[in-house]
Amino acid sequence: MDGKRKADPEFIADSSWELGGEDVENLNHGYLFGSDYKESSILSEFGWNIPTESSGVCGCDGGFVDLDPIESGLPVSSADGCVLAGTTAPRGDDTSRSLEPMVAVEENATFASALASNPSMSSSSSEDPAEKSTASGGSSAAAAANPPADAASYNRTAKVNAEKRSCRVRTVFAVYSVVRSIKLCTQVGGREIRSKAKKKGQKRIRQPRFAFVTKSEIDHLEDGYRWRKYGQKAVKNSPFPRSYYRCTNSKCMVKKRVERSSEDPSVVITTYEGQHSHHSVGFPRSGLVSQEAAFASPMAPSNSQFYYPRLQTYPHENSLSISQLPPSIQGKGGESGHKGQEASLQPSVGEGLLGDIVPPGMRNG
DNA sequence: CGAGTTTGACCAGCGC
DNA sequence: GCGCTGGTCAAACTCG
Repeated sequence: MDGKRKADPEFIADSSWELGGEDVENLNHGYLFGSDYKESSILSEFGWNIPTESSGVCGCDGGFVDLDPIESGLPVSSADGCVLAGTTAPRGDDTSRSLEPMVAVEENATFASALASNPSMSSSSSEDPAEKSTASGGSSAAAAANPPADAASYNRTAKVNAEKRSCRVRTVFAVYSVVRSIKLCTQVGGREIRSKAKKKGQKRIRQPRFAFVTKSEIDHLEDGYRWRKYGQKAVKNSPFPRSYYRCTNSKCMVKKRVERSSEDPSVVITTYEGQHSHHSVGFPRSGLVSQEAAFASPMAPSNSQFYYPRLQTYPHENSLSISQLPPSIQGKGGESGHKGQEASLQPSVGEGLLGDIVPPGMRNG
């Protein structure tokens, strides 16, 4: 949910994540996967295997744009406690720019609280909700994203944009969110559960979540699956609504939320929940690392592969030296940034964006 | 006519 | 208990 939620003792207890003050501080700076952090081991616990010296994180070219949640205005805590921090790559070859790995931590209220404690994010606002606020979102981003005169027109515009410019998604980077609810996944499944969960006295069941921060003009990114929108809500302190989608496959209960960052409207936050139980409707992928096993079965993490999405680089004023990156990230990621960058940055037409970032196991194969 | 979207209502969880 | 917020439902609506 929001940052006000208490830390989840169960999560903390069950998790191997170190939630000490130092780590929280790191996260506050958008730097969870630091050189001292055992990112590989952490992610591997959930079936994500990060090579330490191959292609580098995300195969990024030339560094990252700082999408620190505090600085960029990314929500540090979504409604369900999914904490986001971001990293993208600055345009060009400037490897001196910042690189702050994006982080998505589900259900980690400790992090959420830590981040939410930042005045810039926790300050209350009297702004009207999205439906009522017309152009308050304003600024350059507003122009880029066609901020809603009303939610309906905004959504229609977004849809058209998505169809026309599916290949123009700019920056994608993913971090797997770790969830306590992974445990719950073994207990439930199917929409019957969802409806039952609504019954009085029963807690809402959550599926594993996978959050993406995407710098894109498109709201609803094409990912090879078909989605049906089932709700839209105004987001507090944000002029942009949050949309709720459900996989159209009746046997699949994957959901996703799409919302645009209020302070950086060029950034879209997509949160997937659950795992597809079927195959996608298309988008043969090139360059995809086979990883079905890795993500299709989070309860049985495999040693296999972690697909690093390619990042398009963008300039950003908040920069850190790439030398601050974990060695595994500095490696070929920055190296490749000087070679053939443009080519790697252009998604192939017809390839779903999320095909690059969503582990195949998440996709409806 | 079926599939998908919109939107107001409802419910649950949380903080005060 | 109350108010706030996120998440979901479901009827009405739109679109192809």
